[in-house]
Amino acid sequence: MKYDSKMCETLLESHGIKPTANRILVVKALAESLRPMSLSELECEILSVDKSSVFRVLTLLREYHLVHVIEDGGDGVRYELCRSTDGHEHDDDQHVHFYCEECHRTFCLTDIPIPTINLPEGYVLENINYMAKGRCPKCAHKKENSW
Amino acid sequence: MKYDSKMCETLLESHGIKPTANRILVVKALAESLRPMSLSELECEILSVDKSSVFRVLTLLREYHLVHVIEDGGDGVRYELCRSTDGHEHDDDQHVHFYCEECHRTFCLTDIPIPTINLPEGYVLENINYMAKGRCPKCAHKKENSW
DNA sequence: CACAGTTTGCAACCCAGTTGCACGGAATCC
DNA sequence: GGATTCCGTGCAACTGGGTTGCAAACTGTG
Repeated sequence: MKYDSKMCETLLESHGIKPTANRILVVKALAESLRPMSLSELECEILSVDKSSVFRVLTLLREYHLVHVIEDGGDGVRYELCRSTDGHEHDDDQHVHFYCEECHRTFCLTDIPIPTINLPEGYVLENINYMAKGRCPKCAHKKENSW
Repeated sequence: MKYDSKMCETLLESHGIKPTANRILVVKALAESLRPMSLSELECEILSVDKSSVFRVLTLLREYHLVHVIEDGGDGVRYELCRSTDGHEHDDDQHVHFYCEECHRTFCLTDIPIPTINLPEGYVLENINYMAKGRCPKCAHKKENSW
């Protein structure tokens, strides 16, 4: 998918957010990334913007359900653009993620839906985090060869 | 399940760990807890032991596969006693966890196994973290009444 | 008892995430 | 158009969980 600044701008507006320069940059970075990004990854990606500003933009985007967070198994949380039908409270596009313990990247397995379970009586489900961990194709391959 | 100090001691020994006072306390706390505990929860539970000591005990227990960690969706990681057949590299007892966004506690749904998926070509699976989030029976009930 | 190795508590450190604050630019109101 | 308010931003400082360094206490072995 190709994203230019203009598209990010309208995306923001369609969610009722004023499209400032920083916000567009953050959305663009997220949109162009194939993988969910951590705060620090975003910081590195957009050096022109201060860490705290990136943080505040992300918080804002979360409030307006334009991004959601997932926990990579590693250190912190990662942010992912909601690609679902816009503006919904809950994201329909929940899918399985894969965390590579070698290169510490998180992949979206977009076409694998999260298998559901039957919760015991009384529990109210909000959302599910399904994180598979191991080695991504590239790292698994590398290892194989180095042995 | 009832756990006294003696049992914890033998549990440690059976894993090849010298059973010191602190270690027994930590294992006991974990064993008695119905839920996986965070480092800080353990700190509060065992006030007599220093934070860093708890931390070191936990690291040790992890090395010897007596406890494993899971990510609650919240702030950090939680520690859970491995109840699987002892000493295995990988825990057979992986089950679904439920994180209550109200009271921030993590529950083990011990009798719900993690549903498996078919990973795309090339990915090497190590383990899976299945975390359902929402409200636990108690909190869901509370909310219901307050409305 | 002396000695080497291990375990522990304390204090200091680290660092990602977060907040306070004051400047600067945009929107709003005479 | 110019004053005023509001909002977004960068900087610096703070926070708190996790981690490490170090020296004291403790263990056990000859």
